[in-house]
Amino acid sequence: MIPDRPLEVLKAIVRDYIASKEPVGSKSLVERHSFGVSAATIRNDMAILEEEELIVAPHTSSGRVPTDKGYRMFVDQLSEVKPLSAAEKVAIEGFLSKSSDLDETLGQTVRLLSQLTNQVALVQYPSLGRASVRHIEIISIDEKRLLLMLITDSGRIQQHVLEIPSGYEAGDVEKLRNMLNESLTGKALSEVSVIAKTIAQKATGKIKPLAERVTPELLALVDANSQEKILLSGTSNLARREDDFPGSISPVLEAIEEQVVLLKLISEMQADQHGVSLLIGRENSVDALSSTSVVVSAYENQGSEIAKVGVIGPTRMDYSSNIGAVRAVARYLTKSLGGSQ
Amino acid sequence: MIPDRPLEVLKAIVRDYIASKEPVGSKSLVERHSFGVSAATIRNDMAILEEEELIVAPHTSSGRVPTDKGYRMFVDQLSEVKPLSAAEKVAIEGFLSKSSDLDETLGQTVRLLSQLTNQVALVQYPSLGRASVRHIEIISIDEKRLLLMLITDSGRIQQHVLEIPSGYEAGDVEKLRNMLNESLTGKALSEVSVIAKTIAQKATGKIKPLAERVTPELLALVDANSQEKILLSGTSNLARREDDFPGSISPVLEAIEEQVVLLKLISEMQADQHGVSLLIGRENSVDALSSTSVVVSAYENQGSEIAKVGVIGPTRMDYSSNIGAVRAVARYLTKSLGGSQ
DNA sequence: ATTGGCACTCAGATCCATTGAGTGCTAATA
DNA sequence: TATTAGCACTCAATGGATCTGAGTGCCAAT
Repeated sequence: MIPDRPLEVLKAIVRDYIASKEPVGSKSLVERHSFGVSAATIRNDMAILEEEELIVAPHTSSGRVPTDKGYRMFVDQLSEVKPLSAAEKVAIEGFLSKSSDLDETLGQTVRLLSQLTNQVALVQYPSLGRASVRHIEIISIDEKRLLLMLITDSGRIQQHVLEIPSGYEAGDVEKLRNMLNESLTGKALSEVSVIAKTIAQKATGKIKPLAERVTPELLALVDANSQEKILLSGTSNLARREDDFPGSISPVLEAIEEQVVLLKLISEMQADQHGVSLLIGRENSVDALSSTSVVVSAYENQGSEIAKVGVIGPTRMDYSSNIGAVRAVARYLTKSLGGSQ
Repeated sequence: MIPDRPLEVLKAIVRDYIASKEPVGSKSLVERHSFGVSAATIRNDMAILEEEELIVAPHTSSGRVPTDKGYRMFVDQLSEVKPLSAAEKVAIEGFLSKSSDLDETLGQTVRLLSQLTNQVALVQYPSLGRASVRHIEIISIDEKRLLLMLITDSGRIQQHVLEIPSGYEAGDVEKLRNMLNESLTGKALSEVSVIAKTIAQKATGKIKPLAERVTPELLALVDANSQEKILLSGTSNLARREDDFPGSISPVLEAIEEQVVLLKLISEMQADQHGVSLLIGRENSVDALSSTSVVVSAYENQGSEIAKVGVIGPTRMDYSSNIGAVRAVARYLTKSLGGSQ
């Protein structure tokens, strides 16, 4: 639909604009790239691009700036993303090779990604839709308090301290634990709710009130677990890009701190040909984020749980290298968490 | 040293400047406050204050602005801090009354405080200097992985997943757990290092290599535990105060994200007469934070562990209400964590 | 289809005059 | 001695007015 050279011109405009932050004009374009044609010709091409709303002129006679649609076309044309430098690869390997639990790994990942891209990085905790119970542990902390733990087969650990009436002994607690484990181990989280209730009913004697105290907390754990969560890092990177945002950055920061909104946003995103999915500018529905782009990729935990990891930054970002970094980190993360090998 | 009325003038200047963000002049002062003297007299007083470097004029003929020293005198003179509104008290009670574990409580606290003050709130995890081991738990997650947990008598829970060679059975693990608990329960964290080594030596047969694998990880847990940590909330509140910062806020945000620096800063602060301690502007040694003030108060966990909670914001902040909020939150936190009853 | 040429546009820089809040100083006053 | 009124002075901020130059759109020529 759009001829060849104009497309090249668009790419050049995007690249130059990303690099310089200045609207780019026909003259500087022919100077910096060898199109083999004159500025006037480029101007004709730019007229086409403007017609298609891929670029706009901030004011009547000034260089052009890519629109969201222009960026979109640019990234869709992107045949290959910038590969990571050797140093970056080393950094990733170094960071993620250590085996540790999910919390630590995700924490490290998000910090790594924000350093790699100089953007705000985010990682979503895996959803527990398909996870099942591996083990339930109850530990007496002291006379009046129990530590209740839920470990899923995906290695996720959730814990909660609850208070109980005193008067129970270690044996009682152990009995309850065994009951819970016998009925619940291996069961999907979604089944826990139903089963746990029958346990509370089956329990007898001294154990019954204890079971009635503990099972609701267990359900709360499951619930808290399926409640999605996001980890953020590198907020100051956004502030550094301050003047890529009209007015003030503060609404942008607020929107990003608003987990619910972010979660909704990224969970609706589907991977494209690069295994990466992105929303550019107003393509996302959050008003405060209308001048940001979101780049995410999916990663796997234990081959079953899927969640997203990515970055968010000004629309005027280096898509190529950010896509590369996000994709790489998602892959390493999957590997490190024992996704599909 | 400084006469009475000039002092009152200083207070008025600070208050007006905080409210208006405009340098305040002699005329507007007599208008807004009833000093019973003329503007000229106020000017004389202001000359004294300027002499003492409590206020400065941004440019030759303009109103005056408090210096760090001026703010300092102001807060030192502060006889009573603004009490919280009833609504705020309700909010605090509501947030903190729920019994839950340390992580949750601190997370809620820091969010609460940032909402209360509209500043960036921070809370330091309690240091484990005097804490001791309440319980050590080892749970088999699967054939090759153990979950190692350390619970301190202050209710703090630390966990780590580690990989082991396969071939161990539940009984082996349990044996090791009992060994560890027998020798370590009740011991101070600082002693763990020495004792754990002897355990690894005493272990025999099949258990020995297991013990040798686990004890270093246990030490790492103790270590990670004593490594201090800070929770932040409400970063966007800082961005909203954007133009209270010369140049850009981004270095400020960066400095705040730098946990180590922040930790050093707040751990050096000692409580003053209000039970609250504050650093104003350049009183703190971090360059990027030269136009911010830090307000912290200490709280207690289990009557023994002491850590800090507070806010950080522009020097031009409402000290009175921030001090009030920080103090109140610290008290409620202590109460909720079962500090000194 | 491409190009050189040219008139035109307009944001941004520069300069200048004006304004007004605020000052410091002095001389008068209580 | 402390206070005050009066006054000349300062200077950031404001608001034109003007200038400049990068960049455009269009047209006639190739």
